[in-house]
Amino acid sequence: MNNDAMQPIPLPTIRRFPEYLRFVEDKRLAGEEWISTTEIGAAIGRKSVVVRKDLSYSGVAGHPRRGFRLEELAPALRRSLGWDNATDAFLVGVGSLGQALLGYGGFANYGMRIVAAFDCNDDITGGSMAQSQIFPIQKLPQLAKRMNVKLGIIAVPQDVAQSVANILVDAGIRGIWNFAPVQLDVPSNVVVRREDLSHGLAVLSYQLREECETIRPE
Amino acid sequence: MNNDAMQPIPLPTIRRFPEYLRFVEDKRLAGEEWISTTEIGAAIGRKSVVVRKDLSYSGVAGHPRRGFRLEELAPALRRSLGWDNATDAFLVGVGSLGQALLGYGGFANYGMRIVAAFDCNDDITGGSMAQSQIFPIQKLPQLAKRMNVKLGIIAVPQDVAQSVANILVDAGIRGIWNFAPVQLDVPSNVVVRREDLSHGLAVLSYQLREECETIRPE
DNA sequence: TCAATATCGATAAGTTATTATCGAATCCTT
DNA sequence: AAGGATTCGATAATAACTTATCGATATTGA
Repeated sequence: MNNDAMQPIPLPTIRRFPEYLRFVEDKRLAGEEWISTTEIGAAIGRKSVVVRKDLSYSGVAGHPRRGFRLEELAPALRRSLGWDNATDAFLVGVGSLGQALLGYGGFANYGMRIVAAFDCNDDITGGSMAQSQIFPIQKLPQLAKRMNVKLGIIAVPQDVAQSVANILVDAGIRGIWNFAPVQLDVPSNVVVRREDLSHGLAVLSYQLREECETIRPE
Repeated sequence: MNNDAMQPIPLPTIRRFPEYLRFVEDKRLAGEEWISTTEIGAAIGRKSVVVRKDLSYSGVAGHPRRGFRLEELAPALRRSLGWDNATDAFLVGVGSLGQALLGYGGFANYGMRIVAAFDCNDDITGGSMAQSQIFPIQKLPQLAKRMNVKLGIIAVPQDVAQSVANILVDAGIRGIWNFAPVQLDVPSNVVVRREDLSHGLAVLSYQLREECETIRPE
């Protein structure tokens, strides 16, 4: 129906895609052939009409009385997300968070591969961790060019995050996944996605308090 | 203007509150007395009208030509978020992610304190990490009751996340911060907030690809 | 073969959130 | 002391997202 990415996909839809993908892959592994939006919705806790609308953006057509063909849907979701061929990424900052990211094996499913890590602490540079070598930050520019890496992950304390971002931008990085709680100042052609735990915790705290206050029996 | 939390605060607003709070605290530390929505907006990259609308939910009134009084705004934001008095929390799962969470010192600013950690690995239970003792998971119910803990953090692999959730719920936990990529099935009076890195990465990948495709200079 | 049913896909309605606009209030400058 | 500038706060307009509804279609089972 839609020809590739002509029309932009709403961001809420994009955010839900990984959930669909995860479920769809599970089903495929289980040997199923078809999946309905009813079933997907039930599994991930959303109304089927939301799922149906979302899936329409993937470009695959469903089948009355059957649903969607898994073999078709999974690759389409990956493609929509840009996860169809893995993107190489650099990680900057090998503190506790950086180590957790390095140790997390699941990024392959998300079309990303951390190919090198960087830090300014001499005690750990030169070594490696979870199959990734750790280089001094000074080496980043030349390696970025040589390896043609376009994605950078910032996992450093907030007071150095901006300077790291500058280094990344100068090195030709086009996308930054920022785990430091600061607003980065970058050129408009560089995409920044900030991951901030406080946002999630804020919603949780609020809802928790709201729940305690409103549910006051009698 | 508003009397406490009579009217519900929109979730997008709640998500932005931590950013305002961070900036406001910085300014306060710097010895400032007033802050305008214009300045806040410029700092965190949003239009001033958004900030103004959001702040109206906090209950504090601004001052023409001056802005908002920092001494008043910071506590109000904390109160709105439910961050005014710290909530004790249990962490379950002391793998690499759990360790990163334990090691992260910033939760105090978010009104949360991890008072104990739990794991099923005998090698690490009994020890401690970042000032938190690590207990076997079996001890959780009795400790939850004794310490009156109402918030649980799930940082275990996804295949055991649901069973951990069940334990938490049975132990009287009212809110769960879930870092496992699964939809948890819990009673409706328990609030679950799922933290899923794939959502953020999805948006980043999509925007990155979109950028590359649309910005095609001639 | 034909009716019943589950599903998709499109349209419409409703809700929520964002953005724009403007008057009122206060401070600052002259 | 008076005019200009800046900011708040309210209202209105726009846009985005969600939810509801319904006909079309293909499969199943009688």
